[in-house]
Amino acid sequence: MLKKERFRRFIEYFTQHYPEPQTELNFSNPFELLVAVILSAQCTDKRINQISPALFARFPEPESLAVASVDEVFSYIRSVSYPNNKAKHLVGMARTLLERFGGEIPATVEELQTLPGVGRKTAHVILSVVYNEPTMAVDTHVFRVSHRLGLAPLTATTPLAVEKALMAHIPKQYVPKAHHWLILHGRYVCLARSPKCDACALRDFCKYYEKRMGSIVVQ
DNA sequence: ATCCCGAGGG
DNA sequence: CCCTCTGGAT
Repeated sequence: MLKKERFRRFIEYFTQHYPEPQTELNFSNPFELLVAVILSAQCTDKRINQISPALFARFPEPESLAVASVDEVFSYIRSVSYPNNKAKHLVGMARTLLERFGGEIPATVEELQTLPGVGRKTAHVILSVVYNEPTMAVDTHVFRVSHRLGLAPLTATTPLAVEKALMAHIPKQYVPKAHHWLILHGRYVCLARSPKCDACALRDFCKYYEKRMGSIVVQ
């Protein structure tokens, strides 16, 4: 199947079944989203949502977080992955927000990436979710699912390469949605370890499924 | 044992 | 490019 047709099928299916996909991280303003996304590295959204209410209540804006001790922030996030690093990142992020951006969440990749704990992926999530900009954040799900569905070439071995491959073929108005579609598909159907191919509506053009079937020995 | 919406540093 | 960080669920 041609690459163009793969993208058409992908967009068609999810437009029909998930017309308005959203992040599963709980938040009520851009600052809370930024905190939640920084915490979400190598951790499930479900876990972030379990600890975020107390965290947001104690640190509702950059001002309180910027003057907090790393130890206290750590105490709120100790159950997520890499709590030491993330506690330092959160305090540093809040201080940088106040010192350089007047406490407002910046709206460019370059400015967002100057914030401690914010890399290309997190920056693009903020731009996509907060500002609805056509940017593709490539996380572990987007990377894996894109390759399995043949939306990214085998030569795209880095997140940036996958990002460019997706951006080259997805119409701008679908980019923010496509980001969520790829994540939802990766989280609930196209699982990393044991993907639920039986429940996948896209398996007829999935390279992973094709290879998987081909490797089964008929007895 | 493997994975979860990675980032920073060497 | 590599490595480290490093908790909880399955």
